[in-house]
Amino acid sequence: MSILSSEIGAYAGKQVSLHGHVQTIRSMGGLTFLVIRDRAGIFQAVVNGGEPATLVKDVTLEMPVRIQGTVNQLPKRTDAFEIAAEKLELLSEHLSPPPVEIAKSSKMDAISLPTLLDYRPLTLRNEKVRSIFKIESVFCNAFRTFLNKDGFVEIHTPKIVSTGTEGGAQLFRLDYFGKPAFLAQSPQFYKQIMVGVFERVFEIGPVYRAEEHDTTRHLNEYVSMDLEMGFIENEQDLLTLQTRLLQSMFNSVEEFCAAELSLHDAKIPKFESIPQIQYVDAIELLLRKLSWKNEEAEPDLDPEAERLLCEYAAKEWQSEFIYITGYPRTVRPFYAMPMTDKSGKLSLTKSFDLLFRGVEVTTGGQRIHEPNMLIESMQGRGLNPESYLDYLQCFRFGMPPHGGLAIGLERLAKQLLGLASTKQAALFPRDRNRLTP
RNA sequence: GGGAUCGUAGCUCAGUUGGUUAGAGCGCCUGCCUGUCACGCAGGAGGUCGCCGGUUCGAGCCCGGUCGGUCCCGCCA
Repeated sequence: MSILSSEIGAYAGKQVSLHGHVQTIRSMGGLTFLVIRDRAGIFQAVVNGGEPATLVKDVTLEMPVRIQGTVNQLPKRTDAFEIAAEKLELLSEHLSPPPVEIAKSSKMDAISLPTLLDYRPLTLRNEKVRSIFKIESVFCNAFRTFLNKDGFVEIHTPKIVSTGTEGGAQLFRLDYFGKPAFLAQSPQFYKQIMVGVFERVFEIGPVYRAEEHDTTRHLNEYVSMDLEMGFIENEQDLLTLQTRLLQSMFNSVEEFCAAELSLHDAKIPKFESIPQIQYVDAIELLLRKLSWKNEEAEPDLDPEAERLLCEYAAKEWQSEFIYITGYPRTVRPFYAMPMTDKSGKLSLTKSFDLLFRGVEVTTGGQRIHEPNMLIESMQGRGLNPESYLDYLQCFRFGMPPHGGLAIGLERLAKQLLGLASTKQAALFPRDRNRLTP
């Protein structure tokens, strides 16, 4: 009978079989204790004589083993159980010892980021490192479940594309059977096209940015949680939706990842609504009240500004989130729906960013759905509509008022768990200097 | 692309004013240990001090170059 570590208490006095990786070996002469990790947790096995005692000398840390024996209560404790090994099976040949200690999370926390990533196949096994990805899995599940219930259809758009989306971000070039091609920096055009098909769509997938940034916030490949919906009134519909969506995602993590959260001393943010501030008001607030150091003639929000705004939101509104709305057209892509400023000029956009604990985690907004306005917007930026004909098709045949947003999964996890770097929240991060493992 | 900073054992680090054989903790190996859970005790292995050159009687340490990393900014999620 093969069972999991979590079930061991129900089998006191019975013969069972368990398997897992050896995480700790404590040898006491004739008596050896093994702490073994399976997919449900850990359990202790005690080897006391017999054939297992001979075999246990060849056990190394992280070796996969199968153990058969009797479940016993630990001496002096009624709440804990161990398995007395009667049969020990080494499921691997002799192994070399691991280069870093992975059983203790305190040791793992001390390891430098390059080492942590160089030995990723090993370090991912540490419970604290692993927990990051359990939480991301629950985030994705909750994102899916919430949107599915709300009438969204999950889609998968191509990652090999012929043209870029926004012009700004750099693209990775590919050789596609002799033709130039690129890795998609965003599913933007395709998810908009699919609004004409399903009205509401979402996608969780990788996006690629060939920018040579090297910071704790950036990855050159990251997971984007995208959604796009039709027949909206304005961008406020998206803000409301995302607020509910995030509540649902955080509630799920709280429900299913209590142990993982406590490893990181992380607290789930609680909120009923998320405060909003207009971009121009944010700039004014920063310059007048928040002692923001900025010498630009036309200041733009930088990471320092984002931190200051979040500190302000926490103090004034008791919110760990803040929506920045009404970004100028100059800092938004051509497809962002224009909006009038205080002087009546169409200089702003119905777009927004969401800041969470000092870092931008979401960008979104209403899009232009009228073909002529879209073409004018392209031309206003020196883009040639001829090279966007496939995208423009859907507008020529009719698109509803629509909009969407994209959440950066790794950044969301980083901010929730208080990780030092976004790279820790990617299984095998790709950055300026790293293409392996 | 701009700036700052760091390279010493498998990992994390110390290394005095330039001085003889470069250290610590953890890990690893050997031995002892029958209730450990950061097990304990005794012993041991492990280093081209990133690399190249220079100054010096003498360089881990000073100087120049080079390679690699980390962080910040720009840009973005």
